Amino acid sequence: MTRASTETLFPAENYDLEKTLDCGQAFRWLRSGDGWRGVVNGEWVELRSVPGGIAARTVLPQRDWRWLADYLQADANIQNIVDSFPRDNVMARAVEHCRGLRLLKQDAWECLASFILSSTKQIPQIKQGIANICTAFGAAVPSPPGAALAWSFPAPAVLAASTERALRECRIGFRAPYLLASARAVASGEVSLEEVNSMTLPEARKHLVRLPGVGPKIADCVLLFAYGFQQAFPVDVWVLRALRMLYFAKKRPKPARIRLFANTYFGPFAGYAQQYLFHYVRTVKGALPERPRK
DNA sequence: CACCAGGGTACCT
DNA sequence: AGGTACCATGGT
Repeated sequence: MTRASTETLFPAENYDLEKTLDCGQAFRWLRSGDGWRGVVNGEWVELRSVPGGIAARTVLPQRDWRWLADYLQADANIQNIVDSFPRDNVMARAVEHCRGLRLLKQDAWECLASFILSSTKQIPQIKQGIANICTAFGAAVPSPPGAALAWSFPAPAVLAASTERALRECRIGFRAPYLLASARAVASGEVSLEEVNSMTLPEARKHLVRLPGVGPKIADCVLLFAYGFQQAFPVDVWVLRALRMLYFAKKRPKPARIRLFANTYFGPFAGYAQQYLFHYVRTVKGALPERPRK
């Protein structure tokens, strides 16, 4: 029986904390010195990469760290995953560039709401909108003396009780009515986020797409980043560009053709491959041969 | 000023 | 079914 503590170590090999926290799957982590600070499960958390794994610190003493271990996915066998990728030179370069990048297992509602706010916005602006939402509607979370104030991500019922006007003051634009309507659908139980856990991937997609402001792309983001569906394959503008330029010789495949290709070509961890491809083409200059129009 | 950003929806053919 | 304007906002 271990005693409650505010610090622990998650053993891991080949875990790149910076790439993992800042590759566009989560939006709430802030760099602080050589570590990262954020809020997970309604608790202030600081993470630091150390020899042998990830060191974590909280404010409240923890007896059970499983909630954070689950989030970090430090136990995932990254080597097996990378070995399952197709062996073409594009994926080889992506794997080289993304070494140590893990997919997190995030809270479903926070992930869903975050990606509702993501449409046609750049990642820094997505982060800003989410920060505004948390400051305006979240609950204060205990943080260490001297550290910046921290807020939880507001629960569905909290946002459901808000108004479109108040949400628009968070500078989220036309996404405000989507966020409000989805919060109400989830809070009322009309669309259960819990039931997704016992669904197949096609069932889960149909289920989430019922929510206003949630289409195929956002549904697959949530299924990949929060529910652990490793074959979910979000296709955004970057991934579409990459697939077209790198695998379709600049042709214009239809969305259904893309999905079929993704699931047959990239294998059982297609979603992981997608994130490697996304981070690679987005951060490496010259990864894509040219800057295509439309 | 035009164009773009981890899209979705309504409304056309 | 497949195309397209539009939806706010901030940055080049």
